[in-house]
Amino acid sequence: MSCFEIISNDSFARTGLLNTAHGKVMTPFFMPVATKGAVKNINNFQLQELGFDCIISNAFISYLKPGLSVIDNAGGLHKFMSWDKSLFTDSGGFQLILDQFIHNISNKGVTFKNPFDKSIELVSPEKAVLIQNSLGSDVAMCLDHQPLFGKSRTDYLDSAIRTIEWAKRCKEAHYSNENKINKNQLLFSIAQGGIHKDIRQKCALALHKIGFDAVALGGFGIGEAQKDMYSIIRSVKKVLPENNFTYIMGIGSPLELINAVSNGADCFDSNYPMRMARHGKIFTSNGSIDIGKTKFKSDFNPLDNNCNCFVCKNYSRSYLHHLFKTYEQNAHIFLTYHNLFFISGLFKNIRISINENNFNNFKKNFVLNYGGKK
RNA sequence: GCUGCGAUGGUCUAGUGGUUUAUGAUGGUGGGUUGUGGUCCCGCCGACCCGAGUUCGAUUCUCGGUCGCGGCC
Repeated sequence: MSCFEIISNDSFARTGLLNTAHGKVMTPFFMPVATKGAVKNINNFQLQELGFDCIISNAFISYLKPGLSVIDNAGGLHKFMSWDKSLFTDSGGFQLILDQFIHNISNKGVTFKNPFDKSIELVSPEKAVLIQNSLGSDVAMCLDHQPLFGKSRTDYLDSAIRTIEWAKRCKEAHYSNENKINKNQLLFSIAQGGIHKDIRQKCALALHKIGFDAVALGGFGIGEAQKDMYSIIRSVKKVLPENNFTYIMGIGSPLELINAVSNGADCFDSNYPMRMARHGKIFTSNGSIDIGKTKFKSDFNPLDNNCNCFVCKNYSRSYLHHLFKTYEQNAHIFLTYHNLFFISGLFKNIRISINENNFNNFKKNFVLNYGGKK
């Protein structure tokens, strides 16, 4: 039985339901990233109030700290972090491209530098899955290999082939493990291939034939042109069944999100909205603003006149500018809340407009008002 | 009143008798940030207190002035 059912189509965009062991999630949706078991500057109960029914944590980081035994004793990652809705875990494959982590990579797997104690640690595809089995997330992601942006076609081909080989091993490890604490844990694979359509398509098809609960797309948001991402999404979807749950990893910004939805994407995760909030870049219905700018020093309007979040109802740009410039912790808390309220509201409206067959109109107006590049 | 020390972007500073690119931080401004993390990263803007003297040439040395800080009467 498929974990995903489509409810309504509107051109390439669609709504649906993702079924996990911790409930159904309406698609398209965005997952805030809780790398270390917490989304920065906001708590789980606020996330639920905002309408986020699914978040993603990082298996590799959880494995390093606090370690699997602590999480086992807590009864799994859901209980440990007090989140009883749907939960993804990322394998840690994305850290491959980060200097702080990468040590060596071979067909065996990846050797990482432990950033906490500088020790060297091998994570094989099997181990990446077993860690996630122990954490008990609802969706485990295969270990994949992502080259840095701008590598040669050969590098993308090699990494796609390696990703497929690793995915096979991930699947075998996953289905032969009798001790999963979440018996209905899903396993998604990740198609690589950069902006090379043929590599992406072959990689996605190969993964689909191996058989996963979904084939996701990775390796975006690292420097490629936005239009390339959309065309890759479209071409990968051509070779996969219509009901493949289309998870675009690592995205992103309001415009990227809505444009990806219009190309058939169902799910996203990214640090972008939270990180932007920490750096003062605030999403509004009229585009993003930088609350640190002097022009907001005596601006007593809310962040966004069209926003009903508690921050916009209670605080002015002037006050938030002041908190931000004086490094008050509350600045990050308020700004994070607003950005996530914005993203949550965006997806609610996206789902409504698709169900009403009005998505293109909604998108046109949104993009027109939002303006800007991201 | 006498005397000592000081005066460099908006603010705090480094440094120098001479390639007309005078540091750095902060600030202002523009851009960036996307499956770890940080109040983060990149570009640009912005100054040698005033006057006289010495010198080929002074932000730099000398004298005077102004202002600031300290000491003494």
